[in-house]
Amino acid sequence: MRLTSKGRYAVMALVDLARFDGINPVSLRDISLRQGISLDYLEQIFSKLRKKEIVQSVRGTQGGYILNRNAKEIKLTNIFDAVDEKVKTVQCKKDSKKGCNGKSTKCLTHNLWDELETHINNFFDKKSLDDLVKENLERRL
Amino acid sequence: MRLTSKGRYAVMALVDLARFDGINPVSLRDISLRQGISLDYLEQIFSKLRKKEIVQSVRGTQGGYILNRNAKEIKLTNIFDAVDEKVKTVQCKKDSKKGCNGKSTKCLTHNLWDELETHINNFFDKKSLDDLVKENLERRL
DNA sequence: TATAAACCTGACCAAAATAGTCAAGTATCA
DNA sequence: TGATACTTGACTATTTTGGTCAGGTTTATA
Ligand code: FES
Ligand code: FES
Repeated sequence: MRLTSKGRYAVMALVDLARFDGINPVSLRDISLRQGISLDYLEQIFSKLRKKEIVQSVRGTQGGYILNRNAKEIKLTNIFDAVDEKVKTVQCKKDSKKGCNGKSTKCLTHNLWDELETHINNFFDKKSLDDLVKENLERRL
Repeated sequence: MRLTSKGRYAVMALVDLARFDGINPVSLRDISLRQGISLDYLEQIFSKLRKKEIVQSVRGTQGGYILNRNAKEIKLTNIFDAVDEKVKTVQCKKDSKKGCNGKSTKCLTHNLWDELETHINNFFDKKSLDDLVKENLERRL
């Protein structure tokens, strides 16, 4: 089980951005430089974040991105969802009644993976962007 | 974040095997047929499980595999470890002091991913093969 | 003792996912 | 009228995944 860079970068970039929340728009170029993420790749990521209304864009010189909602209301779940970083543990289609082996019953481990998925999602549901910014400030003291 | 088939199959096969624990060796061919997993692939997986002393092989006709330890003592962690299904959330090398961005400090989200990794591993540490077999029996009642 | 069942090993390979790059824009501020 | 920065879509190299294939060796049993 591994986390992909896309998800990791999305959160990283948003934490960076959130630190300037309410002060001024943050350009992707700045995030790119500070966090060491390719600018082109960031653009792809932010395109998705904008479509899911997590950020708002400000065009032109001195433009950039700002949060579209309160940092407290942006959960990791929302971010991951926006960039298609899905938690997928089962093999079968969830709504289907068929198992991953093609048989008519779910496989021996289906329930286990389902529990695991819930377990992981719990973590993402709890953490907000605001939490992350605060934890980060504490560390720097 | 997705679980790979290797890990999924390993657990699936072991649950199947564990149901016959103490009765007789279980051949990979049987597991293959019952669980719908390619025989050749199962052989790769069991080769690893044997090397990590999770199962024991019995060669020859009527042979197969048997558990090498009590099902209660085999945790998901051990299984995943054996087949190299690693939980990897951080990008950087864990022991290194450098961050994933090449800088000398850990990135903004390092701690978060570390927490996540612990969170997931907790799940794997708790579940034993015996738990899985029992849960499965209950479901069938 | 022949034969078939079953384990064992390593090489090989195709498809999918990942992690980007590249090119060609458009909008806006100073 | 630049320069800055967002916008979009296509394209691609690399890695990971999920296997297959070919050739063994071992051992019970008929
Ligand atoms: S994972 Fe759902 S049936 Fe196997
Ligand atoms: S994940 Fe460890 S420093 Fe970024």
